[in-house]
Amino acid sequence: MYDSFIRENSNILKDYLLKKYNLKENVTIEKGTISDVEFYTSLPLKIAKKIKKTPMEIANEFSSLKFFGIKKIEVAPPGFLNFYLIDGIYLDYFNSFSVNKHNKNGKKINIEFISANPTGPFNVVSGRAAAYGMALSNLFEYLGWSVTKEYYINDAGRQVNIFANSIYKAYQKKYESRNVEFDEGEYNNPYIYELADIFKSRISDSNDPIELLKKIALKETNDTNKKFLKDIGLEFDIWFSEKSLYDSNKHKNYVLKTLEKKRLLYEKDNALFIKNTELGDSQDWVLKKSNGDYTYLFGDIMYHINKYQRGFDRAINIWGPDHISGVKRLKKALTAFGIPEDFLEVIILQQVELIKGGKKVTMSKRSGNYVTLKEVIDSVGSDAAKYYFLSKTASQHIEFSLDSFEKDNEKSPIFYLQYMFARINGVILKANSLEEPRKITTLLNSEKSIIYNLFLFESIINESVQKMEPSLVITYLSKIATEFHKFYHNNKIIGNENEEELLNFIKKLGIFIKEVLNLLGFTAPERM
RNA sequence: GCGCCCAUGGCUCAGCUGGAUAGAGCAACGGACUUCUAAUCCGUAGGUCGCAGGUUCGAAUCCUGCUGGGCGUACCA
Repeated sequence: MYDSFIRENSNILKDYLLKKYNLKENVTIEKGTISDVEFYTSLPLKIAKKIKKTPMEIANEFSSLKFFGIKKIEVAPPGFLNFYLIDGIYLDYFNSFSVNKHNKNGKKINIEFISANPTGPFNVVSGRAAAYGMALSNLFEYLGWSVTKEYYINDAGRQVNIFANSIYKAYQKKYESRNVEFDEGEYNNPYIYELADIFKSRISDSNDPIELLKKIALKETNDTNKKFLKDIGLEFDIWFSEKSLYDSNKHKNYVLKTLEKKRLLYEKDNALFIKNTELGDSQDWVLKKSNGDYTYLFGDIMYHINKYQRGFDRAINIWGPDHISGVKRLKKALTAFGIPEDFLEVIILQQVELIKGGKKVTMSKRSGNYVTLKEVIDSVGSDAAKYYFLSKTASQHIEFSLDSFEKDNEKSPIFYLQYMFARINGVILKANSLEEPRKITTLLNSEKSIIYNLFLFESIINESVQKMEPSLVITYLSKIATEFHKFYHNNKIIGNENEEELLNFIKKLGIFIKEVLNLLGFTAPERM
């Protein structure tokens, strides 16, 4: 409906220009940006020079053309043409409107996010990734993609050893009263003492406590985290273990042999390098260190080959800014395996900086200088926390201070959105009008402002997915909330002479609001 | 040094493929509950869109330079 309105009227202008002036021009009709202008085009301003007339002359000329679905057309200085639609279009649109998921488009997309080291509870930073990834996945799914939400568990490599070692030291300190020191880079936080408590008896029975801890502590942390995410409404389809890639030689050999065959592998200083310079990168990188360990890059290569082979059309990774340098490196390396560079898209969610006592501090699991996601959610609720992260664009840096966060979120704008649904629900219950909404036949001005926004729904979702910014949908829903609360304030529904009509209107609107809230990962409480 | 990101009212942020008076929320101030939830509504005040140039009929938006902040620039993950 929206599309056809735009398309038909653009074509009318396009055809006119071609016939009258022999001018081929791209015509855009956009949603209004000021006061109550519904749609507009700035075409006269753009072509004034080309056809040697003033913008106002051109606009006046256009205004006498016959457009489709237009109630009123208006010329505004310095050369805009404003369109107002006939009510029938709004009514038809509303009556046929629904937020049905698109038909499956037959394409598969993998969205990997959070993927925090399994060495402790999530910190707030992961909350940003969680909220963002969840919403983005839902939006893709809405548009017909088959979405696989994936979590990559970094359970191989050095970090895990350090983690196990640290727990063992905590155990020795606490239960054997030994005077051990934590090394630089080791974990020294309350969580490892918790684990030492949990596994105390098994540690004392074991003759290889480090190996044992690597297994059980990782599993414990992972299980806890998994359960936590489930509690806030996030369930991953796949938990992919990095370690599993090393369990057999299959993946390793494939990578090494392929690179060798393509002469992209060489040894230097006892380490194994990939010749990324041959692939368009600025330098070569180590795959296997001189001590025999494989690097993170090597695991990432295996992992993404695996993703590619699983048949996804697109793969999106949501990473933190500290991984920026790894993007090019990985993409270039993957081309050696016939994986196109645009297969993998990396979204960088910018920094969440922790403010403590008015100062920025570096969040670190090792030092214990961090705020857990659980603390935050326990204090303000998961909807308010999600809103906080989701309402900011991905590239925006966030300064996070627990104190001001708690204070601000008592009045979190999420309540403004949810309250809209609760109000609708209240009226429906009170009117005891529980049947499905029927068509409406009249249109109030305040209803029109709301429907105007509904009109834009599909284009907002599309834009939001294309830009990968769920925040656009939040801004959009806020606009609807503003219109709704005005409408609600000005129209008493129960007892109104148009009660039936108004009830049908808000019922349908309520369904919409609930769908959109859920799409973004929020709940839609029926009362508040 | 080089690369990526950020800079918009007191605070938190939208707007950025150039367009009409730069928008919200919080905080401040003044109004509205005998009414379907006032978690709401109405109003007032508050802005050299970091600075300086450039492109353009037109720049918060594009380009260049600069300043300030974050991150990265590993045989860390």
